[in-house]
Amino acid sequence: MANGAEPRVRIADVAREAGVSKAAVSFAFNKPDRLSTETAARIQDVAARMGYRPHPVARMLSAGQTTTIGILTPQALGQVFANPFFALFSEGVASVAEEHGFGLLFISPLHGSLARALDRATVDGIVVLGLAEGHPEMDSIRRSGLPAVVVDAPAWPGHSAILVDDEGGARLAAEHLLALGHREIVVIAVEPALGELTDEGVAGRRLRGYRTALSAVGVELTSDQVFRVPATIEGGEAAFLRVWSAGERPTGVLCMSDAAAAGVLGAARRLGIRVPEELSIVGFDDLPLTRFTDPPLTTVHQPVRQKGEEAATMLLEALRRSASGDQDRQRVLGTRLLGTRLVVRRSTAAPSGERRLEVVAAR
Amino acid sequence: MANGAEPRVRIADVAREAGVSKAAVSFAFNKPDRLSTETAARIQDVAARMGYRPHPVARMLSAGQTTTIGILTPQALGQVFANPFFALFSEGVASVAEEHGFGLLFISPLHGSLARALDRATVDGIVVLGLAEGHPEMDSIRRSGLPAVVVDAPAWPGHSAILVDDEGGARLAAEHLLALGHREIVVIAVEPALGELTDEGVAGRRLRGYRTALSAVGVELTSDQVFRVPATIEGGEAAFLRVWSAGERPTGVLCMSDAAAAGVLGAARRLGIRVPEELSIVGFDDLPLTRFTDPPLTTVHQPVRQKGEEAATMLLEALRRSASGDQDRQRVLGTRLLGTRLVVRRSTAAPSGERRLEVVAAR
DNA sequence: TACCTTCGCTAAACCGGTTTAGTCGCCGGT
DNA sequence: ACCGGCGACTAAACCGGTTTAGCGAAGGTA
Repeated sequence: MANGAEPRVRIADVAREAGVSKAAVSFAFNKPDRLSTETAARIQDVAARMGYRPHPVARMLSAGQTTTIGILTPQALGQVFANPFFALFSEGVASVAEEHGFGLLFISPLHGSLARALDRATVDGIVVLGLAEGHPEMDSIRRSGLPAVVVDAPAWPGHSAILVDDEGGARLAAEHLLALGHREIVVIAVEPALGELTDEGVAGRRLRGYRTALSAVGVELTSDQVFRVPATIEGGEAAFLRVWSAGERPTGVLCMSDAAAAGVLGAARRLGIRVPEELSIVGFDDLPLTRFTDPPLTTVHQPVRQKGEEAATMLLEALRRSASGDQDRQRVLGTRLLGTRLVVRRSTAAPSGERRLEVVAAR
Repeated sequence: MANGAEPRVRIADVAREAGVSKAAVSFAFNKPDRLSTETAARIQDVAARMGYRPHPVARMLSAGQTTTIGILTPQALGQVFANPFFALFSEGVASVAEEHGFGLLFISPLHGSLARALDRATVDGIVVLGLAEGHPEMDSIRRSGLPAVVVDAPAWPGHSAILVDDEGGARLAAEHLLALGHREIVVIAVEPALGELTDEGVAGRRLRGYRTALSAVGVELTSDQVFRVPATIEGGEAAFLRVWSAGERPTGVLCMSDAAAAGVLGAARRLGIRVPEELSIVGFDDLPLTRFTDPPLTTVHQPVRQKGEEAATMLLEALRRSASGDQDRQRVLGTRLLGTRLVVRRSTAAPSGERRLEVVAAR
């Protein structure tokens, strides 16, 4: 821990010590050309000697901006960091923020309330991750009046958004399993922030994609074939153990996140189930880790890091525009839609002959 | 993007509208008992109707605290998030911060300068990750006067620290390979923030552990057997390809991070090298992903999340103490040392007979 | 009736900077 | 000798809240 005692050196202290006004000290730091060279140098000397650092909060207040953007998540950070997807997304946001000299603040519900967290958040704008229209906390965000870019949710009125083709990607995943001959399929869904799976959230869109593909060949997904867990390795592991102990004996698993898929892989191993011979697993996201799992995961690729980068870029662009007094309603709003594609690796295969027979016999 | 136009509602606006003083409005929010019930209610109504939210920066300024802690990293966030270690560590810090109602700000070099980033950082204290004494930016931190807890580096004078037994863990890793019969070994080192590998940083301590174990059986590590790369999957992959093309034909690889180890695994696969039959790989950290690699990684366990939790706890405790005016030098400083242990999975085995002969013949 | 409290509220100081609008002295020009 | 202009610096307002000191009216007490 640091010096508990000696109070902070303020600009007035420096001014007094150097025998000048507060304004002069401020100029010495920010606009040295408004002072004579000698005076500026002397003030800087004195300041350095006294260990003066302008108080960042005070500076923010008069500057009227924080030079910081926020990443807002509807879940607790303790959970959210457990999903490698989030790290990758943050990586994208962070790299752009950094490049433009912006800090990065993580905003998550404080004691369960996003509104409360937002009230404390000293940011110029926020990247909102996965909060669909209709989320009860959405209003807090709009009311905050902060510029925001919405990611993984349809654009809110007045805000820009970045979306990927979740439904299409999910459809590809399901069609892949179907083409291999799978008919007994369960879905490991990521936990939506709140509300029903039928909502406009990520999980809802992906589920729709799965369903579309499945019903096209007459396979209907009942609600006890859809398991909702946090998008983490542990979540996926627990989910598949639950699947198994519930008596389900699927030949294929559609996971809405790679982290969950990795967990399913682990659970299968613990249960002595061989992948892909006895069980096929498809993930979602195409995180770097998928190339190193045993076996490497078949998954749906989406440009996660790029999503973060584009979100940050759009947000900063908006800040720049609003700072330059460009108030006209001509704002470039809109939705940026990014594509998804299936990446086939080795976690999927045709169901074994035996299981295939079982399936046929059951019909 | 949001409302570009209408200016923010300030406390004075609410006061005027409600026909009271600014103080009354402030009380209505913070100390309603100092107002009559009706007045408080009326003010709150007016404020709600006008969409008033106290300006967080102004509040910080007069409160004299930010209710935010920072995580400081010597590398760019764009890099640092690529290491799953960091996500796990952040998870620990975040969960404790959240629980205590604190926000989390990431502080990384701005345009190459940590000092500059620190000057902008509105935090009450910081968790410093992996900055060893002697780092040129260390002074900026001390000069900032902010309470700090140092993680993965020896305690700085006046600050607390959290360390794990890196050297011991590394020794275990090396001894494991030696016991299996390996003698041709390369090291994939994590890039230290700056400075030499011989420093007091994480990489330095682990290298010392490797060396101690190796020289005990007469194996010396030359500098061209130590490869320094970022602690990421890509880093490890690139490193091992470099090893190979440099003509090195090790039977064992000691990696200072699991992420790098996963990368080596990938590189080996690309090169058609079987693990562990032809190549043994040991990681470091024991991240969740190690259980799902192909094959599962032998690695050195360290309590990463716990490190984050303890760092945050120590920091908050210090803040609490200094806030309560507990200025005496009796502060509980010190270093918390956490243990490491080897976790043997399936990425290590005795070198193949052929290679063993080669080694013997070469002597 | 005079005096003391208590209640409800306000004016003004304060947090620590930045910025605007001057002030002052000096120099050069005429 | 007078004026204009410029360079160097300062006083004061301002950012938007919180907090302290204190005021006036209502109510209670002697």
